[in-house]
Amino acid sequence: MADISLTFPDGNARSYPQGTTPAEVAADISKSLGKAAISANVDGAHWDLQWPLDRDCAISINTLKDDAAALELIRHDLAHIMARAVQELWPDVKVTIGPVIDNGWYYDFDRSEPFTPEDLGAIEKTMKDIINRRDPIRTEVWERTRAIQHYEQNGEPYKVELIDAIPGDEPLRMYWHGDWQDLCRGPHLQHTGQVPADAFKLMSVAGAYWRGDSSRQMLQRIYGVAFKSKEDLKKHLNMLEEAAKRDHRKLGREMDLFHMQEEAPGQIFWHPNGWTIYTGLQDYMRRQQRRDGYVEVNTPQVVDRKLWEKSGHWDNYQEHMFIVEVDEEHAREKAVNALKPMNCPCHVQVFNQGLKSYRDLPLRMAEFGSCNRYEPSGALHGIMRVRGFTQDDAHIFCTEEQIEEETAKFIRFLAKIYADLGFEDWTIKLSTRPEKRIGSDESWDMVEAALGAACRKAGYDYEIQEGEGAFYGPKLEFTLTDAIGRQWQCGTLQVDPNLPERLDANYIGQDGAKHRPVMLHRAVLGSFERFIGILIESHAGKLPFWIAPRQVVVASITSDADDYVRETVELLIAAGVRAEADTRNEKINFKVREHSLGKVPVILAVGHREVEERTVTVRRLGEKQTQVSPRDEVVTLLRQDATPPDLT
RNA sequence: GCUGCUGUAGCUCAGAGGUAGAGCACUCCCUUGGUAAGGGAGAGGUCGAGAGUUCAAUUCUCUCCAGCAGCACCA
Repeated sequence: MADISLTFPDGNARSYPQGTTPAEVAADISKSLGKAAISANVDGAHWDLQWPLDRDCAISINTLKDDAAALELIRHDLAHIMARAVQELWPDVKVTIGPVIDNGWYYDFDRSEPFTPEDLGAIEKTMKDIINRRDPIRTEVWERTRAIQHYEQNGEPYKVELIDAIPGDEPLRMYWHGDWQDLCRGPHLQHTGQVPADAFKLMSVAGAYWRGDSSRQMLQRIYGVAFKSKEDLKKHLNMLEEAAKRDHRKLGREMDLFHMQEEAPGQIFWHPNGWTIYTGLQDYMRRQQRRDGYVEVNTPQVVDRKLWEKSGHWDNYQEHMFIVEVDEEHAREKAVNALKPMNCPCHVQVFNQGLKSYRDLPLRMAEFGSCNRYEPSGALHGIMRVRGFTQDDAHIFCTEEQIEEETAKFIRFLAKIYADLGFEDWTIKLSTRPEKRIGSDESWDMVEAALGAACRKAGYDYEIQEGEGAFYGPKLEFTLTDAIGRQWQCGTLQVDPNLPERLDANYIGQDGAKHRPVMLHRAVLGSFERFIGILIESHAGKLPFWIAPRQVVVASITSDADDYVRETVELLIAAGVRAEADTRNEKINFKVREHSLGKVPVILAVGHREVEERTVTVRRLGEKQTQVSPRDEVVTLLRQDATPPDLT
């Protein structure tokens, strides 16, 4: 057999007989590497140590020190080890698929009985046992018919279906450890003992549809997390705990921002503190929009179905709409209305009032539009995914030629707002034409190019999401990263030539003829509700001073200072600071603790000394140290802190 | 919407086939205390809703509602 030449990372090349495996290569390099090896990279592909090498290639051997490869393999092997453990414990459970995901893996099972938390404990124990057996992992390529026959005989219908879905030219790989076998594309470790036995944990079990299709069998999915070391696992579990601490639902209660109740699922009762954030953000957005050339409108909540029929929502979106029927005493027919799920059709109605000229374009029409959508019950989540919300919505009516400039202008607008709100890290995705679409290819070419050009014009890179656009036009999505690295898609800009067509919007062009405008649907925050949730979680409740609902508490140390406290609060309020007095009969320790837990950014403590010296003692949230300053100075300082970022 | 779990005081949670308990919060009293819980007393619950089994249901069963996790959804 001919030799092949293998090039190593250091640039040296050696020849080996064709068909040599990376395992043999590793063992040839050194005995210890042979043992420590977990996989190889072959011309950039992740390669099982057992797969033969049949051509010249660049190769490097991975060990547990190579993070990416190690984590991938550990998690992937754990998926199989878990499936084996489950089948050892319950032989009649059917296996399906088990991929690697962020921080771990999952595996989907078909079992009539639900897995209980106790079951998870038992599975984990069996998994550790399997790891300790150090079973060698071996692989073979099987004929398609043989594989199908095998799985049919063993009562594993899901595997048969998977094989049917694998393209005919791809090899079918079988993997074993011990007697246990699974279909898998690999790669895998050398033996089960290479998985760290103390660095994984089974987290939860939940339903999941077979092949992600809600019309098919519901399976049981067990999630696990895994790392290279016990310490890394611990770190991850701590991180989860931290994330739970900043859950906006918990902070919303603790900071007395809002509540929700059974009678209005998916809708928010805003308390004074929460509403202060809400209106503060809305006031800020309103100032920004005015400066950027928007006009603001307001449109009806309850609209006759006739409009929704024309706009297409009645046919395409009805299951998400709250339908309102009204019995009119003298009417022949019932009036059927729907709460608006979107503002766009109403905005076209405003546009359509009076004749529009090309001179009126671009027309930027904004509304803090309250919408109601009947979201599926399982989708609801705190104030992040609700049935009643308000968008910072606007529609830009323009010509096709204006799309690029208007889009660039919007990106700059959005960038300033994200920066003001403390989000410097965000990205743009451009979603292009989907398979099912309307409009000509030339028109799609033109508009997609305009969006890309606008991004470059505004100075930003973008990533393309092939085929993810709406049926009527491409879109930009703006995703920001929060303080703990989570990503949220907030902003959006969608090009829509469809709705102006359906609702017969037009303007008189320079040529004196009627023309169809294009609409750009756009939002920066998305919805106020969701964005406030993001703000709360990103800041862990410690909101920037200007938007914090309670900015200052002036607390008396002894009751002799109560008058001075009240006077100070009045000065602060006059200076535009949200301040309140705490003259309760409690010790200062108690007051400091309570307002710190309530995330009040500044506590001013006042006792005999301060009254006499006309000072206050300033204590900022999160700082142990306090500072005594003249009261007037502090008021001036806090007045500045309280000014929104666009007004400083 | 689907699968699983949960629903007891304002909050966090314990409890049992014989109609309920803790801590914190709340009210009152004492205490005037210098930067993350001072002390005492008191009040507070149709045990998510409805039906069934039972001498007896908040506890067991069923249905519904809501919440949580995941899936699906987010034209």
